[in-house]
Amino acid sequence: MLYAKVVLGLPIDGPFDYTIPLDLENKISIGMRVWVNFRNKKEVAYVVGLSKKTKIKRIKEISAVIDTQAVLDEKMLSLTKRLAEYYCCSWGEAIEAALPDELRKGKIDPTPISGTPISGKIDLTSIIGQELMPVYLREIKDVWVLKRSAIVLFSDILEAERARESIEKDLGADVFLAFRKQPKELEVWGKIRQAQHCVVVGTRSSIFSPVNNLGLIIIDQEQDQVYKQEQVPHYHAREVALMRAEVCGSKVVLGSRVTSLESFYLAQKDKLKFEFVPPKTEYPEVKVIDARRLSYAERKSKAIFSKYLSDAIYTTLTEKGKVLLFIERKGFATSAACHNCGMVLKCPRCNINLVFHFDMDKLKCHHCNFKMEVPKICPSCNTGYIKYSGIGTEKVESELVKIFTQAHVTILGRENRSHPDLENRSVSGFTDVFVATSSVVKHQGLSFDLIGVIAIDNSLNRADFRAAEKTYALLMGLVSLTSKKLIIQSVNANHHCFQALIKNDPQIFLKEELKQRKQLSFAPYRHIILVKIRGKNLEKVKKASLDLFEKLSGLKASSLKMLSLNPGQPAKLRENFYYQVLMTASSVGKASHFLKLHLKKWHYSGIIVTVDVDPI
DNA sequence: AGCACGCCGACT
DNA sequence: GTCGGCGTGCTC
Repeated sequence: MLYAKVVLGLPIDGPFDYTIPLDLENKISIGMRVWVNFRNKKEVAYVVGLSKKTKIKRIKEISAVIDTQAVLDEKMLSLTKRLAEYYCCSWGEAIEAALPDELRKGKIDPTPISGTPISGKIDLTSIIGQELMPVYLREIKDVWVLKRSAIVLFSDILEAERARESIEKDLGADVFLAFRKQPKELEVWGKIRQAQHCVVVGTRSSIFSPVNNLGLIIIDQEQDQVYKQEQVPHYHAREVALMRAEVCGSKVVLGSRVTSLESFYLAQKDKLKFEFVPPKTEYPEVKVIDARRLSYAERKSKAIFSKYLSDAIYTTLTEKGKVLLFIERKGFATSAACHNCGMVLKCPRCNINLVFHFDMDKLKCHHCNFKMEVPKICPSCNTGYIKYSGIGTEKVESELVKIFTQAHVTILGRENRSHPDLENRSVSGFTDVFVATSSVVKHQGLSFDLIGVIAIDNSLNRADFRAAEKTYALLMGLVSLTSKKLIIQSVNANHHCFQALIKNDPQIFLKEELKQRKQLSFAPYRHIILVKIRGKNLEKVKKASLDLFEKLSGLKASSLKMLSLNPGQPAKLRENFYYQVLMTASSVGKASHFLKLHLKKWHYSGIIVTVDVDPI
């Protein structure tokens, strides 16, 4: 009798044994999907092993085989297993992260496979610069002539589409565009698998593309947060790329304007080498205005723009130049509060401040998209009216038209990425002042004569140890949009992130930041692990979190250090309350194993516990 | 995760 | 007496 060991896409580990009916014995092999009856439900399961014996007494039989050929080869199985061990999820969950939607639901894979493996050695390079595409093309060509495949990841679909065009033109061959939930996801998946070697361009999940003979993985703007998955399993495409490169023996190229601290750290340990691409355009003059040293008149007027900035805007406008004003918040105001009792309007589901949006005359939650009408009178004290404070893009716009009455102002968002005035820069456009959030950095080929950064301090002062790194990356993105002048208003004018920017020397930032991380024992020196506890009942969540924290703290685990128990951020999201246990680990492998082992012993009704390794 | 089994409080 | 609350444990 032959038994199959299978795993399922559920948060339970397994593997589970099933008997293989005689008539299926020569039709089942490792890496195939089968239908099983699990807990009286028909489920898709993945065969990860075959055995001649089993210890299970009340064993069930495999209901049917789905595939005629394995959907997961040996390398994919080993990659997903490593992913599960690292990110503290079940093997089945890791497998499902790597497969198209339809295959997870049991749809039959329409294409046969081919491919003979070739392998090479791992090689990790980080390329720093503004114009990275020529380097990517060179690298892709290098592996293409060796008849090996390349996976090229971009931070979003638009970027990937653009890149596909240039790679196809350069290579003279078809390039696949792959991303989750596209209409022909499965069809593309099948074609990729059929090709002896090919180039795949895509977003985060494309790191799992079933290419044969993988020779190269490129990750563009590797410091971008989008490469971290927000749902379980919380994998990071860069980390998976390194795992996959090790399994397949391929080269990894990380591209960015600024390296991530993780990559900089690897370079210091000689595990990564840098390559610099000289910029084509000139580096702009960077001026930081110390907001604490503004004149009395400037402070009293509570103006959004310092005199220095508004003078610069004025000059640029008279010279018919284009101005970009950057502000990290969308909408009109950051908070809406009662004039009388001071009560701040918050999202009933997420408990964070609601933001007033002028265009639709409504209050909106930036977390869950909840919208509501502005109450005429305060719902709390029934007397006061609602006033707005804080600034957002729309507030900046309204201030602008007040001061520069003749200027044409446009707010740039994700929605109007291809604004006519932006597309046709050679023709003198209509808009002279653009107001935008961080999404401008995603626009391509933009150029401004002046960029003003209005309120960067919130970004710098967030309760997040990566705040400085994220802010610096953002500002470097803005720098690439002008060759003339960048003005920053801040109360932290001496911050190393600004010093590096003024002197055009990223090392100033990276070295200081790395030093601070070392002092604090944060990433990349130690791994951060976040255990998130969520539930609908706040008291239960609190109680369970405290119990969990105490139990984990009481246990001895080498390499694991408990740091704190905090309300989640946000503390409430979509009707759920969050708490989180923060810890650091020197070895993720050991820590994940330890957590997996212990977390399943403790469960609380109405409470869901998830683990996020290396949170962003 | 999801579901069944099981042990204590309010009710026809 | 029993209906149903949710706490606990298992899924091959």
